[in-house]
Amino acid sequence: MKKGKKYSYLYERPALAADTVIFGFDGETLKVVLTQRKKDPFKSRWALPGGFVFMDETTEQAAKRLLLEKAGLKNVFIEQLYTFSDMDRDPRERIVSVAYYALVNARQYEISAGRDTLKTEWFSLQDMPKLAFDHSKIIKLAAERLKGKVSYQPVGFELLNEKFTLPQLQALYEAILETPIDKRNFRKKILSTGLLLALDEKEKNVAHKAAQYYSFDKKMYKELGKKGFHFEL
Amino acid sequence: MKKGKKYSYLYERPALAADTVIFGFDGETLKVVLTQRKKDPFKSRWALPGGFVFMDETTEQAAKRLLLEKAGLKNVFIEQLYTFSDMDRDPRERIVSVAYYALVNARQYEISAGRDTLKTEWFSLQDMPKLAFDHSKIIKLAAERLKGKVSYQPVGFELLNEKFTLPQLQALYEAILETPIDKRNFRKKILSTGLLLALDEKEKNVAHKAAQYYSFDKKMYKELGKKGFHFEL
DNA sequence: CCAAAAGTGTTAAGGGTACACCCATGC
DNA sequence: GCATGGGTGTACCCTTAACACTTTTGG
Repeated sequence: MKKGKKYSYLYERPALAADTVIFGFDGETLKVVLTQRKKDPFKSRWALPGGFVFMDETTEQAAKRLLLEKAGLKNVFIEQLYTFSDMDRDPRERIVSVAYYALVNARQYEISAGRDTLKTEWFSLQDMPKLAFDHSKIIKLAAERLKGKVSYQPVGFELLNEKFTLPQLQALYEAILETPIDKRNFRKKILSTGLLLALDEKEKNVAHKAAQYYSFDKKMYKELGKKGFHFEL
Repeated sequence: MKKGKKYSYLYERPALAADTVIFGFDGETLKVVLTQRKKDPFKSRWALPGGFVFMDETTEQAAKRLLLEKAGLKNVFIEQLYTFSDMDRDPRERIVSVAYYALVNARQYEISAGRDTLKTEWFSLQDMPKLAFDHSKIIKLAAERLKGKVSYQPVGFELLNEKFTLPQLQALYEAILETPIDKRNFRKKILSTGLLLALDEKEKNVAHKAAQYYSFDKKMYKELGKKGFHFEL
C-alpha cells in the first residue's frame, strides 16, 4: 500500500447526509412525505426530506432535526434503514447518505414546507412523481423493510391515532403488506397477542354498526419483552 | 436557520470508515476475525478489521478491499449491517463507520495479518478480549442480525464447505441461534425446503456411521425466488 | 465387541386458513 | 327498511414439538 491517491481521505472526504422516508396512513393507502426542491440540482423535482449531517450531531439526530426543519415533525418513531454510497448519487459531488424511515400519524400532524423547499406533501406509494437523486430506490427499500418489520413487531400503532378500530388497523396492515387479509383471522390473531386494550368507546356518526375503539397496551408490550410476536400474512 | 456554525459541513466533515464483522464456523462455535492494532489509539488492542473509505469507492467496496488487505479474504458474502455515528466513537476525531458483516468458510481461508496490524486471529464469540472503539457493540448487533437472517434465508451455507453433512449444518444453526435443536425435526425441515442436494459421497475415517454429504442447490434457490423459506427455532 | 455418532417415524397439540351470516347504525 | 360495514365461530389441515431405538464404522 503506497501513499498518495489512496491516502486522499486525509484531505478529501465524502459529504455526509441523512434522508428520511416518512410513512403515514390516511385510512386507505400508505403515503410518504416528499418535498419539492427549490434549488439545483433537480430544482423543482420531488425528493425525500433530508440534508447534511453536522459535526456535532449523530446521523439520527440529523435525521430528526431535518424532520422538524423540513416537515415540521417532532417526536416520531424513527429507525435507521441503510446507508447509500454510490459514487454518482449526487451530480455535484460525492455524498454518502444514511437513510432513515419514520412512522407518523398522517392525520395528527400538519406537514409544513421548510427551508429550501417549495412545497411539502404526502404522496401515495402507488402514485409517486419522478424523484431526485436515488430517492425512489430508498423508498422502495424502506417499504420492503416496513413489510418485514410489521410482521414481527407491533409498529403499526405508530401510524394510527392513539385510539383506533380493528378495521382501521386491518386496513393499515393490508396497505403495508399489499395483500388482503381475512377479517376474522386478523382479529383473532391480533387480539391474541394481548397487546390491544378495548376501550369503552365506540365510533360515532357512522351509517353502520359502530366499531369498538382499542388502544395499544405499551405496558404489556414491555412486559412481554418484545418476544413472541409473529404476524404472518 | 442561520449561516455560521450550522453550515460548517461545507468545510468540516466527519471521516468515513468501514468495519466488518467476519463470521466463521469451526464446527463448534461461531467465531469472528479480530486484528490487533499496531498504532494508537488503542495500540495493541483487538479490533474489527476496518479502515477509511476512499473517495473513489463505495462503502461496500471499501469493506471488501479492507477484508483483503487486513485479513486476506476475497469473494466472500458481505452485507451492510448498520452505520455508527456516535460523536465519541474515536478519541482522535469524529469518525462515522458503516459496518458490514461477512460470512466465510473459516477452514478454507487462511487468515493473514495485514497492514497496520500485529496479528489477525479468529476469536470465539463466547470468549472475546476487550475491544477497541465501539467494536463490541458492533459485533453484538451483527450476531443478532445473523440470528434473524438465518431463520428466513439460507445463508448458513456460506459458512460451510461446498459439501457438508447435516450434523455439521445443524451444529452451525445451533451455534448461531444459541439453542439446541432436535435432530429429527431439523432434518425434516431443512430437507423439506428442497434446497439440499444429496451427493453420493460419505464421510470417511470416522469411528461411527459415516454421514451423507450434501450441497446447497443454488439453482433451486433461484427458482424458488427467495420465497417460502422460514426456519423457526 | 464396544464406543460414538448417524439416521429414522409417529403421535399429539396448536396454529393457520377458509368460510357465511347476523347486528347495529344513519338516512 | 335498506344500505353499509362491524362483529362473530367452526372445521380441517398442516406444521410443530416431543420422543427412543437401530445402524454403521473404526479401533
